[in-house]
Amino acid sequence: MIKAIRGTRDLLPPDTALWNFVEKTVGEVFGAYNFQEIRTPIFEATELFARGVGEETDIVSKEMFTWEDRGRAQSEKNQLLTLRPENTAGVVRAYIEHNLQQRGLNKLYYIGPQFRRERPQKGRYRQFYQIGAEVIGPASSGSESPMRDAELLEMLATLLDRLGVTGWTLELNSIGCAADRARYNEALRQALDPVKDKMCGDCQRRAVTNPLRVFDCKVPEDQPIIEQLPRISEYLDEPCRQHFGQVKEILTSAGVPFTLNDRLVRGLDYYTRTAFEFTHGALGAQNAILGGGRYDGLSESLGGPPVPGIGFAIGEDRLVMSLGKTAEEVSRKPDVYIAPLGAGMNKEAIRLARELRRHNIVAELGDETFRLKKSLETGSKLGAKYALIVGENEVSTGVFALKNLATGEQKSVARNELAGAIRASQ
RNA sequence: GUGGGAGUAGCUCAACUGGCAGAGCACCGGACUGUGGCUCCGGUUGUUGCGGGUUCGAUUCCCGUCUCCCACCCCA
Repeated sequence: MIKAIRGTRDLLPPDTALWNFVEKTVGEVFGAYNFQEIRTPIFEATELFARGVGEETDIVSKEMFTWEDRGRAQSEKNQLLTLRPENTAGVVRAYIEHNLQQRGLNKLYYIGPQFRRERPQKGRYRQFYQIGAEVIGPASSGSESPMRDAELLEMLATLLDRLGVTGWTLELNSIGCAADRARYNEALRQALDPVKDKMCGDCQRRAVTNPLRVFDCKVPEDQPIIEQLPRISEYLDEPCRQHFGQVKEILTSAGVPFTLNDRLVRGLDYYTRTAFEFTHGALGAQNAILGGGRYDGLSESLGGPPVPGIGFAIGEDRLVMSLGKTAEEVSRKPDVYIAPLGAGMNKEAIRLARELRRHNIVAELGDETFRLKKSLETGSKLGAKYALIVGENEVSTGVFALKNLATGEQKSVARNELAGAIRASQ
């Protein structure tokens, strides 16, 4: 048997109803903040991610699905292509390519699959889905304003509430601009140098390669040492400090609760200033529902104009897991099960189904070879509200038997009143 | 990439130290020709993840492999 390959999975009904519920709500909520959808290709030039996400990140250095194109044209020959591991680089590439800066401030969102070659576990798949949004534009359009950071975070809080996700936590930090991080990295290295020998193996490696990651360490023995390390908040320059201060102020006045976490660092190279994560307890070790932050230098590093931006990505698989609702609650059941009774009734039944469906009634259609008993049973199992009996008596008189499958009550309804009778109960 | 656990019917799970693969639920048919949910009877439940090995005999023991789950790394 051919099976879905490692780290990929089929989403089947009724679960797909949950995904549709999430995506529909996302469209409504983001739409209210004047975000518009963008769709970028599923694969891009490998170079885009190497330059955008960062050559040294785990994503680029060991998790990408990359292959060499076999095109014969000179322009395609030996071109390295990669299934997108995230979508921000693609959005910024499209922004640059189509000169979207001419449109002022862009507020874009996307929903789609991403690919990373990691070992699968709870909340982690090789093909996974992200819902993301980006606010990007020239500084004169207000893209750099702390208002954008706060608005984005407030929108996320609203979305989670609308979806019925309870018990989330917003963790907030500022990781400063590039110069701040360079000074901070240096300070961390110096602070770690005398103590790193007492730390775990991972930390000893991080202390040299990427000191910021030391803060991810979960080894209990290392925590007292980590507590003593200098904090990024002490290394922010004045503009960054003020920017972060305003983000916090606006957020507070908007009534969005948050927790400061100066150990929160983002893993992709392009992040600057505001960094955040929404976490949820029901997710196991992969407890981040979504993460994001500012990326004021990303466009330039991809050869584009200097356009500040901020964005986030939601792990849709994880979001669906943390949903309080069940698939049953968000599924639409048939309003009516149409039961043709006896030879020749199929033709009548499909005409009735067509009329009712045009009234936005969900109708399931039986078959004339079914006995009435089987039809009623089938309708019940499907969760239909009514059974509509289509027999010779009904067709000849134009008055149909409409049975409420929950109560057993049955009444006679004229053909032109059927839609009204069925919809009355919706 | 590393470590641990698990794979038996559509689902949840049994099967002593190696001895005829089972139960519940679900599904299909009948009792019951135009009125369901209850009851009774009957039926399929199946390459025991896959491939090898040991054995008279393997779901069971051994080796390999695949997948899933949990954790690490890292991220959403």
